[in-house]
Amino acid sequence: MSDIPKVIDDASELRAFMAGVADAPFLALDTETTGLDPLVDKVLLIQIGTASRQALVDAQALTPEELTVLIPDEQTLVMHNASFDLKMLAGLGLPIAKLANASVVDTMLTEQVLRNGRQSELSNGRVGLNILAERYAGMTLDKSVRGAFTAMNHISEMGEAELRYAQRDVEATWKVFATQLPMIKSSGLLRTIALEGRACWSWAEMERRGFPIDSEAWKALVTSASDTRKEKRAALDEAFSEVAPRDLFGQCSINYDSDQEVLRYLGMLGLELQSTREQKLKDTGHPAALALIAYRTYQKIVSTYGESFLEHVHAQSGRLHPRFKPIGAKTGRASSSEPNLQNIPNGSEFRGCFRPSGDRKLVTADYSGAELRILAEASADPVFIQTFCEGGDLHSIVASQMFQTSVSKSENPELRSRAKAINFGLVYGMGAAGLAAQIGSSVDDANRLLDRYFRQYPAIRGYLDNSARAAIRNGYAETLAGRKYWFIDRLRKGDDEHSLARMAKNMPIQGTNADMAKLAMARISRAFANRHLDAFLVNMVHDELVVECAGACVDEVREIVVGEMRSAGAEFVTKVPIEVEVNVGDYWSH
DNA sequence: GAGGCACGCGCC
DNA sequence: AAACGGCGCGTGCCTC
Repeated sequence: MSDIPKVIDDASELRAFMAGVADAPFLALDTETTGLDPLVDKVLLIQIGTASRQALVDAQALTPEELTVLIPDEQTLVMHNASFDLKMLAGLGLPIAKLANASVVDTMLTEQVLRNGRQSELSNGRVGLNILAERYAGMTLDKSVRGAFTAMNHISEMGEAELRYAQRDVEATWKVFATQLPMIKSSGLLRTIALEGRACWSWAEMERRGFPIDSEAWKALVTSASDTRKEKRAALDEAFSEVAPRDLFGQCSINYDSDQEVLRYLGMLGLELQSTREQKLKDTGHPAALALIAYRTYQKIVSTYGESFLEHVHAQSGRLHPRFKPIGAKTGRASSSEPNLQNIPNGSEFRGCFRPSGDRKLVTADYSGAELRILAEASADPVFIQTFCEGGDLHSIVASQMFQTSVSKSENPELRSRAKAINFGLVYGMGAAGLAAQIGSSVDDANRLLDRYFRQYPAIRGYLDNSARAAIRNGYAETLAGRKYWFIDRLRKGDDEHSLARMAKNMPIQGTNADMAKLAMARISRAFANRHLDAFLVNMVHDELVVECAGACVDEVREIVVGEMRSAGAEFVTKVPIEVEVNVGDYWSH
């Protein structure tokens, strides 16, 4: 395309263009914005089209209603990093119901799914549009042009270079997907890629809407932790007093945050350790080691969850707008950053600081025992299946069968906790040494326990061993939805085979959990939009979804969330019921 | 002073 | 030495 397409600034012209491309199997869409923040930055240009025909649309010249024609009812929209464009379009005012129901495919996520784990031979795992355009379409995209947009207020400031850049972006996106399409079909990854596309709107909404936080309450917790840290540090100084160096004022000058230093001074106290991790410190039982553990608890709070955490509060919304990576982990799990909302301390007051204003509510729902239900499904173990179908307590049942005595949460709880440690550990591919550390037994005893466990549940052993063998044989592990994680590169690189076997056992379970949670998110967001509810997702923590809604619709919201989470789980797990625990409150809690 | 790595630890 | 899967972040510490 050598000619510069003219910019469309008229609704009828846009409708005419869309009619002209109505028979294309899919349309690529891209936006040029003044920045990355949908609450602050503006959409300058929206590009849409195919490999041969592209339109550049002045986003400011048309009303949101006029722009809705960009989202076709029948055609799939292909975007690179779709959640970004979707949140910017939502910020521009395009109707939520329209955006939520768009058929979306994301070329970036598609690339991640297609290559998951075998990236190293090409581009080192990078999935930028410029990389894919080069690889799949032989196109060179000059990303340096993009910087120019940040300084602009209006499309009229765009010169020929910028317009050409914008045009080539959408053309490249279309061509990239055209190349990916046959790979999707032949790889058996259609279901996974469709799932990722469906969830894009949910990620967009979570990032744009943000998670409500009571900053003052948070600060109070940090201040309190900071005071306690000071006390714990004084106790530490006391415990190290015989060996501590002193500064000019007689103050102890050990840096307790330096593992090197701590190990050195512990050695002077007669404790020769190789590591300062909590379990090792605890094992010594030494007062100095225990004092260090106490200090670390508060140091962690003040550093990771301290004042710097609140720097992420948005000046305009007063809320946290994290970045979600839909495929943050090779298993298929998502991740969150800036800030990470998936590692907020639980069982403390911190979660209580996340509260919406007014009479709005948070609906918190989590899959209960999802990974063990997935293990039951995948292994088809009869005892696991029967227990979950009858609503029994799996850990107690397993313990009573292993130890030939009656076990419940109140009867022989120590046997139940041993069974629980094994049940959960197996999901991680745990061995005897790990179990021994977990339950505080000898490795021999742990071995005997595992033997007994596997004799009782041969289907579990068979399934896990087969997962590991299949991964070595096929070069990949896969979830119940067919999401794959290739081990080729790691095998070639000479990674430890036992480590690979553990990953191969864990990935199908952890990944299936991620698959069902993502499907639930996608369905929940659409249900809210279609019923025009004042409700939206605000966080997801792997097997837990958090929704904010108006108090008036909280009952309907709860029903949708629970219903969609259950039915999404049932798409993958059919032999046992998938159960959801839900809590409604003024703040985030289980 | 920036960048990268290891460690330790918060979550599931 | 550890021996349990997946993340992101703060800190120390090293290199450039």
